[in-house]
Amino acid sequence: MDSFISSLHQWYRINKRDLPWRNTQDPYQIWISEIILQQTRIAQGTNYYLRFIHTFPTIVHLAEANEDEVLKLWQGLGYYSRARNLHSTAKTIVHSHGAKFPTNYTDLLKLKGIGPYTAAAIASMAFDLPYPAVDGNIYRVLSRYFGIATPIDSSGGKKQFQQLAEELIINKPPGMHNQALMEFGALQCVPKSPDCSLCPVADTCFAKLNQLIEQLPVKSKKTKQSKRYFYYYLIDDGTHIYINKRTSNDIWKNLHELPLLESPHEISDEEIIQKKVPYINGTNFNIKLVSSPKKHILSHQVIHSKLIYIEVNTDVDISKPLIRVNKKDISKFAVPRLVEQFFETFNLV
DNA sequence: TAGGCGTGGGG
DNA sequence: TCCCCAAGCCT
Repeated sequence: MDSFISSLHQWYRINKRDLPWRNTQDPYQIWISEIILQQTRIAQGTNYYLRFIHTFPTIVHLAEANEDEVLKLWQGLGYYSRARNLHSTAKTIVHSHGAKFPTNYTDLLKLKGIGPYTAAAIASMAFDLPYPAVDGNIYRVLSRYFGIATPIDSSGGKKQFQQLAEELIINKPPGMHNQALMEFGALQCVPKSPDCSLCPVADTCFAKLNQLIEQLPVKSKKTKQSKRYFYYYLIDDGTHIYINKRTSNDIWKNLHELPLLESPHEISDEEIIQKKVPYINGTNFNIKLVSSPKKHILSHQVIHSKLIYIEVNTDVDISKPLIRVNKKDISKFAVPRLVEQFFETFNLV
């Protein structure tokens, strides 16, 4: 077991990537990087990290920002509750902890958006505390090497891997150890078709010896996707369009979008044209076109959507909740990718 | 506790 | 095209 770990540490010294958040022990920067990298690839998250640190160099800068500003910076990354919790926690630390990051695992865990993995990552990398950061990489590496077939998304499985990881980190440099195991999972012990001929521990790996690489780790749950039908209205008076803020507990909370008609089923173009246009009072408008369908896929939903392009005069009668925006300012608002792609199609951004 | 919560890349 | 996945957390 000790040679397993020392082999991975040795592998890490040779193969580690030079990532921007690896040259710091600043808990703020480590925290930002860990939140961005939750369920997110390094290739996708790195530029967001650099922009985030540049825009908000310290936790005080972040705490003083508006949530809209934070969401705009987060636009395109997904899982937007991460951004909302990040901002909320920055305010908590600044206003209730004297702008000092908690320095122990238990207090880190109390913060919004920081769970067992992230608390361990910050505790180990910023404060040299021996908490194992058990993420998807670690589940994969340990399940394969030790031949553990307990589902990683069961409570029993989590407990089992957690306990094993706690034993493995004893008397190791915590931050380096955690990053070594994660990096090994990310680069060498990859989910699909790992090149075991390059693996330093292949000769003692249970999954390799028993040809179970593709079977491990075991996951029990499969998320089912539901279908939704979104019809967006681009109401254009020549200079302005209208947008709306999503505030309910649903996807894309607190992001902006175009006026939306959601239907439980698909609506034909003929029907759309005959329907009352939501938010517009009266009949003083012209439906110019209904776009081709666009399918937007989330982890748990498939959204079938179309855009209805509507020309109006500047004296159009619009109901209250909508925000009237000059077209040249539209990029100031955080919107989901689906809406941004409609904006691109219609040359608004 | 099981399901909700995004996006983009790769096989 | 489809499916799985990527440094999880919240409720």
